[in-house]
Formats: sequence, structure tokens, C-alpha cells
Amino acid sequence: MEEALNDRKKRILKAIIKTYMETGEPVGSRTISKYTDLNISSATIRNEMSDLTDLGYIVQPHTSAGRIPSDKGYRLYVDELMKEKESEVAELRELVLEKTDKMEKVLKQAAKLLAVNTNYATMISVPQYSGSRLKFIQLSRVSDLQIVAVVVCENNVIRNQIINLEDEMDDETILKLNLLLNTNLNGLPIQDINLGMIARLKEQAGIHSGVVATVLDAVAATIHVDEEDLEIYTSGTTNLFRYPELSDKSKATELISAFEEKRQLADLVKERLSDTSNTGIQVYIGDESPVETMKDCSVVTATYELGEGMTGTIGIIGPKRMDYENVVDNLKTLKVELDKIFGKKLE
Amino acid sequence: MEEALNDRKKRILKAIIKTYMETGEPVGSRTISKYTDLNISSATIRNEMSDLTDLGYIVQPHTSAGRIPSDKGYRLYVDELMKEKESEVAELRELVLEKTDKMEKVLKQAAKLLAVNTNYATMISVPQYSGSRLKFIQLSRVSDLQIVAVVVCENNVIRNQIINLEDEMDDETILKLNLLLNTNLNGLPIQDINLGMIARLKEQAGIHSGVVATVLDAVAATIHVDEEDLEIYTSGTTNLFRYPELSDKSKATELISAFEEKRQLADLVKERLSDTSNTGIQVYIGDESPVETMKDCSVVTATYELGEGMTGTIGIIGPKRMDYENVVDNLKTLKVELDKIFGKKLE
DNA sequence: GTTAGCACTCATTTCGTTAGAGTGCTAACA
DNA sequence: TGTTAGCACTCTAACGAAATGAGTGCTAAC
Repeated sequence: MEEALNDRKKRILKAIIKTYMETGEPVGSRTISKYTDLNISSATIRNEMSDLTDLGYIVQPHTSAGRIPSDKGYRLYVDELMKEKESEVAELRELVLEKTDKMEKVLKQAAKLLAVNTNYATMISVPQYSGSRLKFIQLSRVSDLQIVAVVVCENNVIRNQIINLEDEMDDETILKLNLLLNTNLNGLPIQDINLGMIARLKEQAGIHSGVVATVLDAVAATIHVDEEDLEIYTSGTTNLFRYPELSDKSKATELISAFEEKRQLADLVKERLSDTSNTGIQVYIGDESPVETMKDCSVVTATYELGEGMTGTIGIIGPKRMDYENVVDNLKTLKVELDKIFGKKLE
Repeated sequence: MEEALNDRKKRILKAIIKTYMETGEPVGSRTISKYTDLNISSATIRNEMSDLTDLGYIVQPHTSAGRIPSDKGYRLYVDELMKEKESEVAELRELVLEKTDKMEKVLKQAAKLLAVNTNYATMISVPQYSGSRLKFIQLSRVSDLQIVAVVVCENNVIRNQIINLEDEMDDETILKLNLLLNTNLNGLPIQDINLGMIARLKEQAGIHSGVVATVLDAVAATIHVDEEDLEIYTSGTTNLFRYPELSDKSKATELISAFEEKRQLADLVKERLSDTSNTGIQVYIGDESPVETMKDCSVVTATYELGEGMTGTIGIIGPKRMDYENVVDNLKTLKVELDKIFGKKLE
């Protein structure tokens, strides 16, 4: 029974899905019969539809209603039927991203653009900089009892933190500390700078160990960003209201909360990062989604890179009947666009 | 006709408002008649209600429905009736804010807490640091063609930016620039560091004017944050779904969008900042709101300070029938709590 | 001034009916 | 054997009439 569908069945399935994508209503045999390409009577369509139902590609909400695609149906569409068409469509709207210095702004804008272009909800995660190497550390005195630690990574991400001291620290000590930190840490991958490493440095610092310990701890904290701190921008969440199948109160509440809280979105990002095998774009349909809340949606994600192992995730969340072609195309162009922007200068 | 209401009318109005706050349904004379405190028959109540309707404190959605408070009614409640009760209620839930170093985290958490405590939507703006003074600037070389500018303000807010150079810059020049910047700018209020000032500095720099100009511009940009950049955290937007009068699709969409876009929330913050006269907490009922989108809501805002003229705004947005006492109390305690945290150490 | 009583209004609910979309099956046709 | 026309059947959505009931306003009596 898991044999490949014959051509006609595929064409009918495709017609059903396309129609359902537009209308959001169950589609009946007569509608498909009038569908341009195929000249088959509704009765024949009915027979085929009956088969497709048995095979699990479409379902009937109730007797005497039309059919709607099942997850399995969408899956086939995304894997096979859609690709056939891909070359035909093309013609992408151009994504005009302002060239601005601030990565943050670019990303916010990208999310917004994507939302406007697709009419779905979008998210984009700020790249994590694990894997990147440390380029430069500098401690500077700001006032008597405060120094500021500035950490620059190879990919030009900057972190900083004010360190409050118990006792004053003379300029010479600060200079020494700077030297110590830079000679020992520069060029090291961020994740190698762990507690053990810091402990060894503390020993080397020797004399001033008291104050130095404070400073080193602070530096370590500065370098290591909390997992929790994963930043995510979202846009177009209210687009979800456009789709009746998602906009009843309880579903909408759950979804919008997910977008506001962002914690669940972070799971999407993690899922994406751990999935190394991939060409770049991943489609989750319904239950396939790594996020429980989105089991009535489809989620399409892409990763973008900006060198040195910094990867971010873009996600589009919409109804299962989302326009997969358009979404995938948009993601592809956005990926290219982001590469162009971030390939040159960062932040 | 604008005479003060007699005591009984006030008590009845208060009873109507309190009841409506709980139920969200128009309240009838019989309901009020059974209301504990007052022993008056429903017929009498009807007469009084008729008067209150004429005076504009309550309205009738349609003949043969109960009454609901008008904006004017709520206003009276907030200004007079509520205060009477305030002392009775008190007993605030304690707001437990984790003591963390990151201002950002504290604020996010505060918004969330407030949302959970009140069941309304909340926002909190990251304090702008206009008015603060410059404490320290440091340029450091990061690589051959890059230097990083770190700017620290008196309130310990740190900004930084990578500056890409056209030509190499020797250590001595960087040292000189550091000196130049610090001697000229330290202690100056941020807003005084404008283009004119920068132009003068450029002249002083003399020889290397080419490169120096780039650097100075970058520093200026670093210091001056866009008005647009006002950061706002929100929480509990989906709480708005709890109130039927706000959760029909079009209203909900508009409101949730407002919270996502944040631009409109920024108007709230601005309104708040320009309003100097105030004791701290402001209640906008319905049309009084500075934000058009929220004309069906009530908005309660408070400002919190963290020294050096840095002020942020907290806002609670809910239905007109919000529990004003509780909201105001919560805001008051949160203000105190934020003062406690930020009074000592920042960011 | 307060209250009981009553007629009246109007939104909401209920329930039966209808209309229509769509199916499944059978029988005929190529 | 695959395709099609035709028809009975199913089930939802839409409609409308009637019942319900909450609430008012007014009048008359206390």
C-alpha cells in the first residue's frame, strides 16, 4: 500500500492541496473536476479521492464534506510535488535590506520583511558565537573602584561588563592583568575558556590573587553567555489570525504566548543547530514540529551563517496549508541577502 | 448638573463598577439591590441608576440591558471612590525580584511578574540615558584595521562599537586620540556631545584629520542612540484574551500588533516623560490614552528612576474595567523594588 | 422618599426546518 | 476495465420563529 502513487493520483493530490491552500475550506470532487489541467469527471475524482483517503494522504472532516490534506499529504507535496513546480515559479520579490551597521537592526528588519512578504509569523535568532575565538580583551579603569572589561571575538562580537572592586587596583596591576589575559586567552575558542582554564590563570596571577580572582571570574562570566540569553526577534505574529484554523481563542493564545515568551522558539533554534546534516532548509509539518505548541502549524526553518561558526536560525510559522514554495523561496533569498551583508562587515 | 453626587449615588456607582469589574457583564438593578452593604430595593436603585445615566456616569448598551460604567464613571472611581478604599486593601503580594546584575534581565522579569500578578498586559521601557554624563571613553586596537570604541557613562551604561579603518593607525595616535577624547568629553552630559562639538574636536586633532574624522564620527554615533532604539520589554499580552470586550479578532489583532511593534508603546513612554508634573502614577481611561489603539483599554503608567536622570516607564494595559487598586498597588511596590535594586549597582 | 407590581423591550437561546455541498454506490457506457 | 452519469443519502450551515428571561420604566400605594 505504500507504493508510489500513480501520476494521476499525484496530480489530483496536488490540485487538492493547492486549492485548499487558497481557500482553507475542504475541497470537493466537483471543484477539482473543474480544475484546469485535468479533464476528469467528478465521479472519477471521487474514486481517486477515496483511494487517497485510504492511503492517508487526505482526510475528511466528516462524511459529506470535502477533503483536506493530511500531514502525510503535505509531506509528499513538500518532498515531491512542490519541487516539480519550483522552477516554474521563481520570480522572487526582492528583499531590500537596508545596509546598516547594527546586526540587531538588520535582523529585526529581516524578520519584519519576511513576515510582510509571506503573511506568516516569523522569528530570527541572533547568532550564538560559540566556536568563535577570542581576539582581544581589555580591562580599563573607569573609576577608583570600577573597571570595565571589554571582550572582542574574532567575529567582532563585543561583550562588556563593569566590574566592581573591593579595593583599589593600581594601574600597573591592570596592565599586568591585561597582558596576562591576552597572552593566555587570545586565539582560544570561546568554549575552551572554562573554569579550569580560569583557575590556572588565577594561580599564575599569584600575588594579587584576591582581586584578580574577582576580575577573572567576571571576565569568564562576560565571555560565557548564558544559554538562556539566546536572543530572538519575532514579527508578524498577528498574521496567524488570518488563518481561521489557528485563530480560535485557545490556539491563538498558546501560539502568541510562545512568540512572546520566546523560550519555545529557542527550542526550534536548538533543534536546528543540532541537525548538522542538512542542506539548510527544513520543513516541519504539524506533529513533526519540535515545539509542541505548534503541532497545528507548519514550521520552516533555515540557518544562516556569518563565518567562524556563528549560526543563526530563521523560522517561519504558519498554518499547515502554508505556501511552501513562497516560504522556501523567501528563505533562500534572505539567506543570500544576509550572507551578502554579514560577509563583509559585522556589527 | 455637574454637582457632586450625593453619597448614596456614589455608593451605588461604586457597587456597579465593582460588580462590572468582576463579571464584565452589564449589571442590573436587582443585582445591586442584593449587594451586601446597601439595603435598598431594586426599584429605588432603578431610579438612582436612571439619574446616573442622565449624568453620564453609566450607560446602557441597549434598552432592557443592565448598565455599564462610562469613561466618566471610571474616572470618578479612580479619582475619588477608589482612594477611599485604598487603605483598606493594601496587603500587596510581594514582588520577588531576583537580584541579578543585568538590568535587562531585571526588567524582563519585572514585566513578567507584573503580568502574572495582575493578569493584564505589561510593558517596561529600558531607561534612556539622556542627561547622564560621559565618564570614560577608550579606543583600543583590535587588529590592524580595526579599533573598538568603548564608552562608559556615569550610570555605568556601556556602549561599544567596532570601527573599521581605511589605513593603519599607530599606537601613538590612538593614545593621543584617547587623551583628546577624554580630556574634552569626560563629564559632559551626553546630549551636549553634538555635531558641533565633534567638529571642534576634529579641528583640534589636526594632522590625522582623515582617519580621526572617521573615528570621531563613529564615537559620536556610539554615544548617541537613536530615538528609535528605545527598548521595551513586554509581557502577558495574551492576558488580553481573558477579557471578552477586548478579544474579538480585530481588536485583539490591533492590540497584539501594538505590543509586538512597540513603536506605539514608545509613544506611551514619550508621553510619560514629557509629563513632568506628576506624582508618578498616571491612569488613562479609554479615549484619554495617548495611543489610539488603546482607546478601548485603560492604561496605567508609572515612571521609575535610576539616578542621573535615567527614567524608564512601566505600563499596564488592560480592559477599562481593570482592577485599578491592584494595578496601582503593584506599580507602587514595583517602583520601590526597582529603586532598591538599581539604587546600588547597575548593569 | 421608598417600594411593589406590572407591562413592555430586546438580546439570547432553542429548536425545527431547509438548502446545499459532497459523498458513495450502482448501472451504463466505451 | 476504466470512466462517467445519476441518484439516494448524509451532514453541516443557515435561517427563522418562538420561547426565555433579564432588565427597565412607570404607576400607584405605602
